[in-house]
Amino acid sequence: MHARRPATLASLAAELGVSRTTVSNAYNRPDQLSPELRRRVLETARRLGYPGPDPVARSLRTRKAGAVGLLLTENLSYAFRDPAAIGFLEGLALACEGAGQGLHLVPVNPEREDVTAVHSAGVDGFVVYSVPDDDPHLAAVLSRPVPTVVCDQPRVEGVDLVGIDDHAAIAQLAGRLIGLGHRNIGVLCMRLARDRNDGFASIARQRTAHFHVQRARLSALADSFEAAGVDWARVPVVERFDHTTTSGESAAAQLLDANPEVTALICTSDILALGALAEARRRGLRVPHDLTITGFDGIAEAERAGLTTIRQPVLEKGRAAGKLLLGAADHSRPRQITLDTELVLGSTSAPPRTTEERWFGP
Amino acid sequence: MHARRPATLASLAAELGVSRTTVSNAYNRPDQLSPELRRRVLETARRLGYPGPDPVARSLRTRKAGAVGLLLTENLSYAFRDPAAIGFLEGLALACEGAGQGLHLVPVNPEREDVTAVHSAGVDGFVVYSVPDDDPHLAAVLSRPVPTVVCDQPRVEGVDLVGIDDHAAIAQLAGRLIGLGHRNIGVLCMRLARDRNDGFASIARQRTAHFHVQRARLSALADSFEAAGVDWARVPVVERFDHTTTSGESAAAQLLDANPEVTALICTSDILALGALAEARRRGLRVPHDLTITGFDGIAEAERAGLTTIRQPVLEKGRAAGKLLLGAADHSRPRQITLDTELVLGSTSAPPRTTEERWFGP
DNA sequence: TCCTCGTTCTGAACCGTTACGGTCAGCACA
DNA sequence: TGTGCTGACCGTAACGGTTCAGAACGAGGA
Repeated sequence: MHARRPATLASLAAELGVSRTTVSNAYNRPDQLSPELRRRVLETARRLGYPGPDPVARSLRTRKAGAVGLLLTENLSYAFRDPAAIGFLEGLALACEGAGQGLHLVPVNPEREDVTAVHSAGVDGFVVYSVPDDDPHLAAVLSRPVPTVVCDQPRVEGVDLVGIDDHAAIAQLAGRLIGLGHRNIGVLCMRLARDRNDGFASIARQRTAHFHVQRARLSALADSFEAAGVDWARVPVVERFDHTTTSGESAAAQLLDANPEVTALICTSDILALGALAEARRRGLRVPHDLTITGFDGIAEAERAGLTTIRQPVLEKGRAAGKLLLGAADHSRPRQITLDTELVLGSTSAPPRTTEERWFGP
Repeated sequence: MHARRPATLASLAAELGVSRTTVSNAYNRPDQLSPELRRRVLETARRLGYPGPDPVARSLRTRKAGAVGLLLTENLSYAFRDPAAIGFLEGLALACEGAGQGLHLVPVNPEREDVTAVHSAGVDGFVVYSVPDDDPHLAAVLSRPVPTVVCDQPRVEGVDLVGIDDHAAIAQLAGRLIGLGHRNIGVLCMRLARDRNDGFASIARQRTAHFHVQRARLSALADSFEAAGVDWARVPVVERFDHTTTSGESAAAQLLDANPEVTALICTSDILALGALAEARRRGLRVPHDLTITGFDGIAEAERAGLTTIRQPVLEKGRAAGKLLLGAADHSRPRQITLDTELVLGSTSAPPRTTEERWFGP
């Protein structure tokens, strides 16, 4: 059926004895030619197996690709593994399908510097989801002459941003724990930079973290607990490069081994917190009686586990990012959208046991 | 920084006083020009804010887009809502990132006939995930001169396919239920055609279903139960257009209202089965004592719920589809991959209560 | 000295389409 | 009979690259 060399608009025009413009119009502007001729064009197209104008050639000419690019920190497949990312993507997909735009997931490897995938994505704009501020892929995106919206991080001068108030959100959580009486805390956080550092994170590393979100959460915790009389320099912070429950387990184990006195484990994501819960269970620690554990994100699994956490509107973030990018609004000055978060009081937080209880039982 | 009119390869060449070929080579074939000149080219590019060759123009010339298109039955955002679809996508994403290919999600609306999104996707090939055999989008995909792989359904002459043996898989499950003694069964199934029919599905509708997978599962059930002496014409089959747990609940309610005598509810997906479980719970029916419920897919939620189901390797399906499309293998003759399934015996299946038990308690 | 060869760069064709500014016939109207 | 308008179609010039066959030139070998 298919000719050896696939039919083109030009070959169709030649076959019909009309100009290419006319064939093009048959597809794109039916009112520009007589119904009869249009019928003949489409009919001949079918006969020759011409599938309609080539999308790439059209994109070149019209300067529209009909798709939005998505860049994320992780391997492409990670997008389908992390519930928070999935929620974000669903929201973004909603915005895209509403505008008839495709969603082009850019295949990047966070441990490589190769940015060709960014350069070869035929898209009309980019959404960048939670990448480090020194990510070369981000730089590649920004160098392209298309609009860009960043979600969560980093904050870049002159670039639209959708996010939450990380500082305020986690300060609220910290306030709660302080109110309960916790002073011996430990923190489990996600990667702070592009280099892998699975272990304790020094204050210097915390302060210079290339992930703005993690930096903000840590500094908010530091502020809150310092204000409550805690010496932040003595608060153990364990970092994990991979964002999985397994990481949460090993991080919790590492922290509890080194600091058995902690009464509360604050995790900067629900995934890590779920891992910590598993580790606590393995150690025979009763949560929250022996140990308080908190998360961040508000994913469904966390809710099922009764985790005390901060719920953030992940789907709404995706939708907002999409709308910002695709909306008719003016791109002249950078816009910033901050969505609301909510403290979810689950069953994994309680006042700390007293020292006596720790030694002699409740 | 950006010039009013963005720099192009030609403007860069003019600025440097070299040919466009040379600039092109600076990016694509570094060995074709002196290191010194190449340095100057890249340096000037940076100065002029030239982001490198335009991906669309390059695609036009090289006839490669560097992306794989994905077409699915549902709204784009559905891909992130159904766990089975998510698993499939993760597998597909793994294959894509392995080959450095992007993943272009095509925005379609299953209730509309508009196929322009398919025609305007700049991709090197398509993966089609579980669509009806008369889907106009599928026709549009097949008309395009790019390789295509179908996952699950439909089977199209001459097109690569990745799937499972639906007939054998569900026959195994049916055999199990028959062995347990079930003869009064009911079936909850997903949509059988593109038109919405939320209610009982006649035999005619079952036989002419446009979704091969559902058709195969129903016919396998019919064969198995007919062989066990059950008159399939009397077996209630309830269909739902939307694939959600809510649909499962209402479908179960509708079926149990009309046929309170059924002892087993066979669902063609875990999602529907989870809904049925919820409905059974609401009615005070004990599962499996009062009612056996089975699913299909083997998603994580089902495992947690202890559902008796058929586990199919969703991630592997995605990966296989991607490999088939991207692999160097010859596309000369159609290939077919059938993956293994496994019967998972959960805690939602048991022998039926006797009639006496039904009336007088256990 | 002449020929060959490799390196470095160029010119022109081509990828398939759409935007833009026409042309031209036919018709109504004064 | 000339004028202006409209509907239907066309020609050309991009769009921004890549590719391929050579040209120009200096170096090395016989």
